[in-house]
Amino acid sequence: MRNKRHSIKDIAKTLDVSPTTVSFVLNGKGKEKKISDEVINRVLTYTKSINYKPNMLARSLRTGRTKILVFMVEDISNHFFSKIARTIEDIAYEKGYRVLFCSNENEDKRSRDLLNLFYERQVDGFIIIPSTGIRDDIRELMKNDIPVVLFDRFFPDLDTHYVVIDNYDASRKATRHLIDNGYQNIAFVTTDVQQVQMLDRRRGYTDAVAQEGLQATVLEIPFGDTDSGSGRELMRDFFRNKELDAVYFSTNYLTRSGLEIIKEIDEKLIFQLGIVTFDDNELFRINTPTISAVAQPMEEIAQELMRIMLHLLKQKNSVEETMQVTLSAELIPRGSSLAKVNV
Amino acid sequence: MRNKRHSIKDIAKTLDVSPTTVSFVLNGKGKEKKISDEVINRVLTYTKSINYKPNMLARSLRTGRTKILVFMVEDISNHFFSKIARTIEDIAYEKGYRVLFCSNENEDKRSRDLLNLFYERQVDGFIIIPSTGIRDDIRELMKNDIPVVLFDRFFPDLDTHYVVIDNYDASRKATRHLIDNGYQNIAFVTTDVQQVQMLDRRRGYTDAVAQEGLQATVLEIPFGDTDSGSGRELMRDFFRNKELDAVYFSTNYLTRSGLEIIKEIDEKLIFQLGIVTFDDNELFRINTPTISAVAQPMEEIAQELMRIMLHLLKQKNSVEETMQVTLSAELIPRGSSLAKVNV
DNA sequence: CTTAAATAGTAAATCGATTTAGTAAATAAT
DNA sequence: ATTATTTACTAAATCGATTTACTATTTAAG
Repeated sequence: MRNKRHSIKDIAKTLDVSPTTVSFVLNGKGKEKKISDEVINRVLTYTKSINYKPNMLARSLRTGRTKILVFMVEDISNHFFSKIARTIEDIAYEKGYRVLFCSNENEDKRSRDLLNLFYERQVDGFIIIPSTGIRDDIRELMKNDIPVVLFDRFFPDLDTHYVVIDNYDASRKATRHLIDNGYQNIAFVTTDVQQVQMLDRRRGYTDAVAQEGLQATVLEIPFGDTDSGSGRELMRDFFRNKELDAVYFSTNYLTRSGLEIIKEIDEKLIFQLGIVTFDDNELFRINTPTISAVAQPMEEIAQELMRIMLHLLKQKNSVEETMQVTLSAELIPRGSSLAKVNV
Repeated sequence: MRNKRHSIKDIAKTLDVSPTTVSFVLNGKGKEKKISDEVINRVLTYTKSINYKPNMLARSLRTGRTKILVFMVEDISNHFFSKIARTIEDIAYEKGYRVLFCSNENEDKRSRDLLNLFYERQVDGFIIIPSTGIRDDIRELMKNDIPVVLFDRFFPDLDTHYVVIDNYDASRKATRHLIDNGYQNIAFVTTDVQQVQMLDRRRGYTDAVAQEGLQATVLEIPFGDTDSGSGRELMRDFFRNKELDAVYFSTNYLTRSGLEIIKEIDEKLIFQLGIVTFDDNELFRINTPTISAVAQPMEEIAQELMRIMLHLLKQKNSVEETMQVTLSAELIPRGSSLAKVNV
């Protein structure tokens, strides 16, 4: 009745060979270790017949490698993150690594819990979008020689490997695009989170408008309030009361609710405003009107992340230079932000 | 420079006590095992000072328990699933279990890969929405005495623990609701996936209309095509060409695209049709008009799942009866499906 | 015919914790 | 003064794999 998990020792006993032999065969080292074809076959046939699955805990304990990577983002259901996740998973899979995904929901406690959980379980590496307060936890990981690569943002005062995009430049181009198309009163809607990537986007915007002598109008939505009442109220008031002819959203979830609100205020308003958003999304391509977007090179980001990670996984404990990559994002102009229509 | 992970042996050596002692103290068994307060303190202070984190692989290998549960659904970004995930995580956390989430995207291969990955790593239990073809893999797990609880759907010919809702009854009530409000040409939009829960919903619908002598009109969208072109085309044609006064969607992602398409066809159409959807969602509460929905008792589902899981985790290898729970879902009537307005 | 090399394996240590079955010394009971 | 008990620990086995360092036998070389 009982159906215990099989171990190499059990297998060795039934086949009347040593555990060593079984291990060699199962690891494909049979030939190399001069095990006879007959024994190789017996082991292979038997283990297949009982559907033997090795105990990875034991293997990892011995080898020191779990062949597991962790990919931690703010919210795995966000299109931008899940797209990157997919590419990473594919690359990792080919190299024999599995990837576990998790969301920290931009909470430090959750981030810390997750880092701990996986650190204790000896995962081989972390690819992380860090929440603001976990700088020290990241440093701790690095001190313990665990490969860590950050992306989307980083800590200016911590020397880490990372992959980011040039947010300042992209933001500047996006703003310029609106200006070049005749918009004069361009608002910037962003979150109140003080993270490099957001600050850079903001600077890109303010510098671009300042250069043309235009006024900067910034609306900060408290993080997490985007979909709830208070954030929506803020936006509603903002769009109603300010004299705007264009809006530039700093991130895709703000755009999502922003568009809804603009439509609510006045069905026609959305056709009159110049609109640009950070982070592209199918939604913006099929929306009426289509929305211009700053598209991050997701494929490339994923590839760079894995390039660095695999490199780190290879050379255990070498204290070499940190690898910091800045990619550039592309503006995809679409209907909403093209030449201003004067009403 | 090197910063090796600390082991209990290292700690024992530095403190000049035995590994046994360190282990006892760290597991809070110091008092019970008559370790002196002085030693207890030394161990605790030192381990804290070096920020010691136990190697869970080693612990799990020894104890046979990883204290990890796996929660596998179709798509973790779906609101219905992620809500349940959250509740499960909270209950599990309190009992000392961590939960890993993953999406199988309703693909058998992916399901299998994930089950294998976690089985090999000795997780303690699985809570699963199974994709169609993994019946045998589930059975394999059960044969190996791994606690498995299914939900949302199950295999009629496999005796498993599960928690589902009474889809037939809920679907019947939803259809009756439309009928009672004067709708006569009620369409049912569903997927082509042949799974119990979907078939039950369908039967609930067909039985309800049949009872009133009304005609059943069913549209099947190929799974996965919901958001892509072909699925949308199907729906568009359907809504355009059929003489309908009401639509009942069998699942929330169908509703999502369905609503978009209805709006696309004619802005007013959405106010004229009676609409009911399976699976509630904030979206339906704030949509204009608000949409009636069959709401599954998510909190209760999560609690039942964990009640069963914790029960299974407690009594290792007892071959008792399977626990099968059927909860009932509630219809939340909202604007869209109330008394038919004759135009 | 002897020695070297190749073949076909195996014994035992190891990874880092837990846990059972001890032991030596101090204290209490008789 | 002797035995029993309690205190305060520790040695060693164990979980299931991997891996290093052997050994015994057969074949090949000189």
